[in-house]
Amino acid sequence: MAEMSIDDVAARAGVHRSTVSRAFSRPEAVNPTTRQRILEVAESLGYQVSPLAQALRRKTSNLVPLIVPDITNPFYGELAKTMATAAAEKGYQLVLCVTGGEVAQTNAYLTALQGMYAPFGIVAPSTSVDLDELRSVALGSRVVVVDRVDKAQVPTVTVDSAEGIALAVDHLRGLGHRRIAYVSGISGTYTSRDRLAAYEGLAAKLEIPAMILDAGAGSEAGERAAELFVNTAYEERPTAVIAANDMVAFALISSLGARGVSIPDEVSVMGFDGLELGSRSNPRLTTVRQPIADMGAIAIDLAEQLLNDGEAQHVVLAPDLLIRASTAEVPR
Amino acid sequence: MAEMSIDDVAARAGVHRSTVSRAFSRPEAVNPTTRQRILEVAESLGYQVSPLAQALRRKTSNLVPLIVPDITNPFYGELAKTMATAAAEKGYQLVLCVTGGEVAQTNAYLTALQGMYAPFGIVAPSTSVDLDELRSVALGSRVVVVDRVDKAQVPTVTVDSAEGIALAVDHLRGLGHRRIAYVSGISGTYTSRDRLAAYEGLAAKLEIPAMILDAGAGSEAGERAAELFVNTAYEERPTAVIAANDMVAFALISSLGARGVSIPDEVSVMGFDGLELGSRSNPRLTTVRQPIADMGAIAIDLAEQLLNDGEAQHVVLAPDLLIRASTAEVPR
DNA sequence: TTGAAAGCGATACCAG
DNA sequence: CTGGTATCGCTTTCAA
Repeated sequence: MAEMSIDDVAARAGVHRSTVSRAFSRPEAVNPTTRQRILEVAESLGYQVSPLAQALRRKTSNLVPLIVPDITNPFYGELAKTMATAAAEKGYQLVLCVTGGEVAQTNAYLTALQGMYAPFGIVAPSTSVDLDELRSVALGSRVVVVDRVDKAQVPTVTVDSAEGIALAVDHLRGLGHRRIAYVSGISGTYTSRDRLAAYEGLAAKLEIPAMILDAGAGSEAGERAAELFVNTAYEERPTAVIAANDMVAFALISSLGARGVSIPDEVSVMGFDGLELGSRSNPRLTTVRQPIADMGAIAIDLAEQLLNDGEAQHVVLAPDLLIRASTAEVPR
Repeated sequence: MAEMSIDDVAARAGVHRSTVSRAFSRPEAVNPTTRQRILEVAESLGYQVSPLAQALRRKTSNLVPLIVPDITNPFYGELAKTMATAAAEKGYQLVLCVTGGEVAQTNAYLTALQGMYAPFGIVAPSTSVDLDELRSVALGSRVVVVDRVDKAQVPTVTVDSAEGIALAVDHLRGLGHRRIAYVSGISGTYTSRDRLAAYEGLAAKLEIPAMILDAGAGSEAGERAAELFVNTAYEERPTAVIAANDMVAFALISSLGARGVSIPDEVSVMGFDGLELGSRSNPRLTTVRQPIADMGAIAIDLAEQLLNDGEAQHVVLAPDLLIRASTAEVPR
């Protein structure tokens, strides 16, 4: 099945290429009979329009870059999945770009895809990406940002951190907890910063002590927090801890477990994200769920709106609670 | 910064487009002085060759599709990550395609990327993909398969299941275990089939009873196996179980935990994959590690060899053991 | 070493 | 409604 071009179809159908072109891109502008014939010929020849040639001529393609720092993190995996679906429904092809958190990579991908006439891009920024710098690179002004606080002139979709933290704290207080600590993830991440601020604000408001077990990135955060926990006198230990995100919660539980601390008997642990994985952890993770699927679809919508109206909207979604097995009544 | 074309550079540098083209693609074929000037002009103009136009003309691009059933699964996430790196090092752009395990999707992606002149593709096939059918679609004959048994005429890179299972069983027997069960994952998956066969073969050889807690896909497998476990009389229960892959192991541990079974005190559990995540689980997962990073790099190499020599090589890699905390001496 | 010209596969505007 | 023509941005003989 050699590659068929538009001219092959045209010849076989006895019409001009431009007619074939129309038969595909503006069907109503061509005589039904002719169109029918063209379509049949195309079908029988196994013809497909060349997206490359099409993009070159139209100066716009259906390639949409999704830029994430680390696809190994299930959060981005879930995001990518829903995004791919949402994109496909609108005829876009998602191109996943993994940056390792490096700004240079982000920019490189953006310019590369600009060169491929990507109509817009979605970025789930890591710590270091500066939104304003983003705008300076090609395609940078046609980007929507996911999971990151707004402020900038770029459309964003995020989840309400304050609401999420409030949900978590309420749940915990309902179980009798009063000493509720917080473990931050990568401290430079905007969402974790945001969530941390929400926690501090709420603690102040409720007049409960803010206990922050801050730490480095990834599993280290959990490790260090666990260390701190066991080195704290019994009566001063928090009875519950909220992790900045599910992955940190997993790491924390793991480290706590390795030190013989049992969850939720000795301490309750909550996450934030609502990863599918939380239903397969030990114990199953109680967490604040972000509506990841909605985020994906909305991001695509926002992008299209940006193209049409030039409007940079900010959508902030409401999280909800996923109560599973990592939280329990405060031990007495 | 409007888009600059090759002609803009040519005009500004006072040469013909063809010379500019050469300056980039065959630098040695152009006068050093001229080249220097062209490069400077290009630089100052912010010119970049259009990959689209280039691909259209050359009939080959640098886009490489990686086709996975489910990017939510960290195994594919890790694969994608190493693959992206390996690809980038050779100047390719990885395009991640998520199929949800559907053959139609796989074929659709393959043809779409064929249309973009992808030089080859990498597929991590789900259950249902038929390698021979694969070859019939466009690009299908320039595909390398990862994590799937060979047989077919397609290059493959896999890990030695028998060796992996042997590693696991040895480890467990060394800890005194004799009743070692096996939990299969999605039973249609080739690797899990392969691993299951390896387990059965080894059990027969060692004359230990083969206890197969087979079950459905994903978390159900763990759930059902756990159910079966607790419904078995104490003295007949396996003292250790090997899961077809890490995700099944996590699910199993989770379900066992939910039923009050403690690991590794009451039963040892091993995984197979060596996911990073296993170091953050509770307890940390003892597992057979696949050299995922190598698999990525090798897959790209195999693809390039396939293009050059037309040779479809099969590489099978050796797994190793990652001893963490989910296995312990048999309780007595 | 460089320039000229043809063409990759499509689209879009202009006539008819 | 259909055909002709120019063009998107680049590569690649072929001559000079």
